[in-house]
Amino acid sequence: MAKFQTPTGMRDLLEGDLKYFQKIEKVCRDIADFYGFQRIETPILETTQLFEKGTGLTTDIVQRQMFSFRTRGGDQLTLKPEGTPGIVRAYLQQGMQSLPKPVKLWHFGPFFRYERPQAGRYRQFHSFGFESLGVIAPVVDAQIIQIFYNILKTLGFRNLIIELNSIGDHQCRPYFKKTLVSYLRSRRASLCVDCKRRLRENPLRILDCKQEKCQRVARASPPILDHLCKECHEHFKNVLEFLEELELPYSLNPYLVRGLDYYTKTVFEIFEDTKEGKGQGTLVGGGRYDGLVRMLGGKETPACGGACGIERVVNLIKPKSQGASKATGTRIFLAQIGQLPKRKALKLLEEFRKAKIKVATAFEKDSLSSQLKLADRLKVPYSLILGQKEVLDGKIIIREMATGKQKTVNVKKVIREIKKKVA
RNA sequence: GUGGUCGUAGUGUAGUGGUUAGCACAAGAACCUGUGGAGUUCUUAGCGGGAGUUCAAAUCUCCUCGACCACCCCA
Repeated sequence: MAKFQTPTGMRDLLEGDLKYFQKIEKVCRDIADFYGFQRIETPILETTQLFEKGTGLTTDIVQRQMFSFRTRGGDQLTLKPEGTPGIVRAYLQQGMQSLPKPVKLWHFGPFFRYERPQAGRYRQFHSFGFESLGVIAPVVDAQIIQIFYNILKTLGFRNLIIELNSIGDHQCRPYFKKTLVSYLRSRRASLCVDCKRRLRENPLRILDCKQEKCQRVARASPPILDHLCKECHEHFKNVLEFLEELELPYSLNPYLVRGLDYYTKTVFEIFEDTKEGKGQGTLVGGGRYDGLVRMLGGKETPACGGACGIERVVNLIKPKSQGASKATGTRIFLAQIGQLPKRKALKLLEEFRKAKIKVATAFEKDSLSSQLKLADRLKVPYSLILGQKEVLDGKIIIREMATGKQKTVNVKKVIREIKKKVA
């Protein structure tokens, strides 16, 4: 056991995982580019207050999941637990209000939440997300959903389910809340301990409690969709029409409320439909947050966005792509025998670099057999052998590893020769 | 924050109170600075940490750290 280990819930990412990260990033970049989204990277740290105001004091994230600390200078900072508040802060700080609307931004990076780790849940995790600020039109909601759907499809997901709901806005939600609370109060005895607490702090969340008895209560509760104001109702109806036009497989979930305070109107989640249900949890979560920009000190600015958990995506696509990614290794091994050939080989390697041909070497080894052993392990189809005799003659040996056939060629022509073979 | 399972070389594992803690793979070296896949020989490297019980602890007890899983929450 190593003396020092990664902190709880954090891990080293090695090539084996990183290659999936890079693949996902590339898919995001291409799709972002197509739909006209600009990349943004906000700092890993923000002032704690930003999340208290933005994410919301009543949320689990702010109440018990933030990595917060005080700097030497006395500032209260927090490792970002989610992306939206930082992006809205940047939107305001960088004067993006004066850009043509909508302002479309995307991100890809690390986030931190202090939680007990488990499958698909880490204390440092990564997400990519898309945000569209400045436009109230329902088509924006539909396009955001479509973008996530397209990315996941491109990455090979087949059984995606989009769940969505509308949780109203500042006009209708307070009324609905009242109705809901008075109903829930009447059924208080049948709720779990947590929900009794939620009744005071965040009654909407009782709707998606996983406890059997609470679900029974929730299923009989007044449906939120019946209590939307005209504007919210119309908005939601339009979103659904767009989704249908786009042929996106959505289903309504009247109990989907999500845990962040800033959401209004449309909320959605995307997950893969597995036999066991939602598997490692939500892949994508998001929604409209028309009040957030104002809450953080800007003008009334409608916005909509979402984020996707990269680790969860990687965990799911990894088994799917087993064996699919092999032929990326080096194709050529350059072996040398003796001091003079070693010097010449070192120089020849540079020629290959300029010709953009990957070549493996083992200059630290002297014996030819150990070099060829390595070449064999690397599964290169060809090895080049440069010895004393060849250097003096200005030649080099090309050995075909599978057959053991060799031919000696002029060293000046070897690059061209190899290019032909491995092209 | 709550509960469950589990920590033995780099990896995977054997080991039920007394073993020089074993095996496989991996890694390194030699046979072998002029030809690989194999073989042989050798080497490196381990009981997560700390207390306790005992003549004796990888093994029993407690604490702690970590991992995994579930709840919770969410990406």
